[in-house]
Amino acid sequence: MSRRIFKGRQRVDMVKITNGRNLGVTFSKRRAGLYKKACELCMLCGAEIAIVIFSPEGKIFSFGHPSVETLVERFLGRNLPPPNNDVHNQQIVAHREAGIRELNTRLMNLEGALQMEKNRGESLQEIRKKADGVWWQSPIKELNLFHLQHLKRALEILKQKVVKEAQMVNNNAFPFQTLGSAWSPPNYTS
Amino acid sequence: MSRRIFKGRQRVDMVKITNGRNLGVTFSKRRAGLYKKACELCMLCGAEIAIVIFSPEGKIFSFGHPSVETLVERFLGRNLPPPNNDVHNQQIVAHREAGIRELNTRLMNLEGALQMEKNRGESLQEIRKKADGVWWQSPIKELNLFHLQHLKRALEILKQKVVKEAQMVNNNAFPFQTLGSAWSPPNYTS
DNA sequence: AAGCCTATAGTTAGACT
DNA sequence: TAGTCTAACTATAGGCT
Repeated sequence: MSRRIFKGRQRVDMVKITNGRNLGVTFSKRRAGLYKKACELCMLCGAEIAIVIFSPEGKIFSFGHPSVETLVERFLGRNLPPPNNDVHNQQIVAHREAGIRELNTRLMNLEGALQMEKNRGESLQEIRKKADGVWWQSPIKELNLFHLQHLKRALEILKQKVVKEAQMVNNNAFPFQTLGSAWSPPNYTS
Repeated sequence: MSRRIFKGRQRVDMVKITNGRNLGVTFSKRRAGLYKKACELCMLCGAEIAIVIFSPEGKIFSFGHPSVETLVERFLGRNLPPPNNDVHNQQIVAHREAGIRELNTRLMNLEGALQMEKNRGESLQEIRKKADGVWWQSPIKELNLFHLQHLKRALEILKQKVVKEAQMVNNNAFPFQTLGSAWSPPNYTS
């Protein structure tokens, strides 16, 4: 029915958009793709990323490592992490003076990736018996980036198995903070 | 030298990461790709997206449509837009009660895409004489999604020409709010 | 509505400039 | 530092279930 407008498998015959179900599906698929890209950027480069998405239907979604709130607060220049407060403030002032917004740094290098792998491992605790390997139970904090890359790859391979298992154990096997729609029952988790 | 770890042109021989120049280049490239994906999601689905990235080197980057600040404020539940305040508050309460964070809606449908195209057009004002068409000078607010998609496509086609021209006229031809590194001269723009 | 499949377009690491 | 190129790989719309 609908044809794509963008370059994701773009066809020349892009015409009408059903604007209904297909657009919603596209939104979901592309949102997942965006999260994955952000995840990869975190893992690969040790970056910290927060994403907030407001859909036209009035739903809010977010992605965050370590968390949206943490990064947003840092972006807004509040609640700086204890270490390097001076450097942080300098950068914040600089960024604010640049006329846009505040800035911050952490020079954590691989801390993000480490924590990410750690979180992923922890979120899989309940189902790791399903996995036949124990490589990811090793002391993750002691691994370097090189090892983490192999770990990541192995985790990717395991991912498909894990996702389905996780759905029966934990409602959120994704190691990142991802918020779904708020139209879900308000008192569902609280 | 280095080999990739992820699936972006993944090779089996993924080994050492130089962790130096190559990782920085990868970060830049993938960050641009993430922005592009976010841009496409905005354009295609009328979503509003804010992205904040902290690099390990202590640089902050951001992407936002309409702006990071606007979306962050809304995400945090403050500074709600005038219309639909009641609905907004209801959603915010619901999302907060959901145990994670606040929520908001706008049901703006195509407002985002409209504004985006409008901004793009405005940001190109100084160089539109270079373009041989006038299609994008039409009253954008009156176009519907279908027309906007064609407009978008035409803009994409024009993009390559425009970017290089824009670099000589305006330092920011990107219609979205994108912040570079704060390590650029602090008093550069202010 | 969510998952799988597939053809195809888009993305990207490394090399080069 | 930044742009181009390209092989090889990923992302994804539509179709199906």
